[in-house]
Amino acid sequence: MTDDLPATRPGRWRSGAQSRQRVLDAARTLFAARGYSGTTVRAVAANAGVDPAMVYYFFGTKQGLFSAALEMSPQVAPALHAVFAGSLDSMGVRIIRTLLEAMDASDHVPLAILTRTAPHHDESEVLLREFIDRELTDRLMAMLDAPDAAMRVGTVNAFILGVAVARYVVRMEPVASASVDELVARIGPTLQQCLTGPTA
Amino acid sequence: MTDDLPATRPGRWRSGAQSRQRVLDAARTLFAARGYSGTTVRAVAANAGVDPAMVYYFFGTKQGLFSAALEMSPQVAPALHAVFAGSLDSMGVRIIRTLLEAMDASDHVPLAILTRTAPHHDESEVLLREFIDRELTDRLMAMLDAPDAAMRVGTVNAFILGVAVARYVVRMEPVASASVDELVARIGPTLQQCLTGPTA
DNA sequence: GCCTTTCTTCATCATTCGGTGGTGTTTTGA
DNA sequence: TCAAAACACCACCGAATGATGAAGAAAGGC
Repeated sequence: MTDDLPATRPGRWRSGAQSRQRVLDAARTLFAARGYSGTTVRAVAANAGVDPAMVYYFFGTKQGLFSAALEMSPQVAPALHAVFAGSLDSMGVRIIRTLLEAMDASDHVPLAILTRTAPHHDESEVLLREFIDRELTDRLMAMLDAPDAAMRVGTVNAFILGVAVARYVVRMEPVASASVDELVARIGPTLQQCLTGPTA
Repeated sequence: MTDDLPATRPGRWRSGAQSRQRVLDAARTLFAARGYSGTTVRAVAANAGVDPAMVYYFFGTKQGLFSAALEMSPQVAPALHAVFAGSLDSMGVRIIRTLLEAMDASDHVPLAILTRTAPHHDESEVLLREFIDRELTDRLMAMLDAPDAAMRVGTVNAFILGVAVARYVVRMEPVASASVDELVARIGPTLQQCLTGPTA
């Protein structure tokens, strides 16, 4: 699956960090597709073209692999930073556009992982919540100074969460196949209204 | 967990359909909490105070149990029916209010189940999509006759999906702890705008 | 009473899982 | 050149899983 790359050499051997990366990629794909307990270390190793023991060599335990796979893809943070660069009254469209473009570009795996079953009872959900809080909510609330800022941002969070789940996880039409531009045109103003509109 | 009910008699024996129901309840709880592969038949049986073999006796396989547990709770359908009873311009608040009240009242298990990992690759997501389509989307679209009805309804779907996930699955504040009334006041008008507002 | 059906338990199988240890092979660098 | 580190494979363990089959105990019909 993540195979067929030359692996630096036809035959064997090489790198190390390369195998590690292959394992990580396979893990992200499988965790996203099958959840935590539905994903076996053996399957990850097989999809990475690697011995199962290597997974433990690199990540210690299955939980360690999961944590490593959960690390947000590097391009997310800078993209998010751009969201807050502009003015407040175009924040709505910028939020939804950044979200969609970032997730369309990447394999939008992190969210898919995060919305699925995690190790203990729902650690991933905690992680998701913390991520959204840390990266989005706090900064958004800082820009609003309305007394109901928390509720406004909460509504926005719920909305973009729904869009993300609808488009990437549940694949609910027509949101799943709509173009980024159309979704931005649709949802951006609504988000904006949630943020800065009159008390709904 | 689902124990301590007299089970018809202090000691043992009796019923049949009763055991079946206990198994179903335990299954719903566990599938919701731990996902499909994270839930073992043994754990379901234990929580139901029943021998593991009973589960197979009643439902054949783990997959059969899952399917049975997925049957929508009976109160959802009539509640949804009420949504479409009123006028179009108060549809937004009715949708969100019905959703919240229904899920607050029940154990809001179905959604939790449906957003989690399912047997094969993502059967539950298909089920969720089909359910929303069948129960909500089609009827909503029938009431709108705008050319962009599909997109409007899609946006509404994404929004309520996000609210449900935020409140019941991810438990993201402040949506998770807000009162129904506040959420309705917040989100209802926004939904309404998605439905019948000017072309956003 | 008895015999059938329904419900329940127990013992068990084959498989698979997460995880470990040992050993071999390649690479590094002194 | 050579030893230590890093990487890779294999065999294997104990535990848990999904599932089966046989047999026992209550309920119901006759």
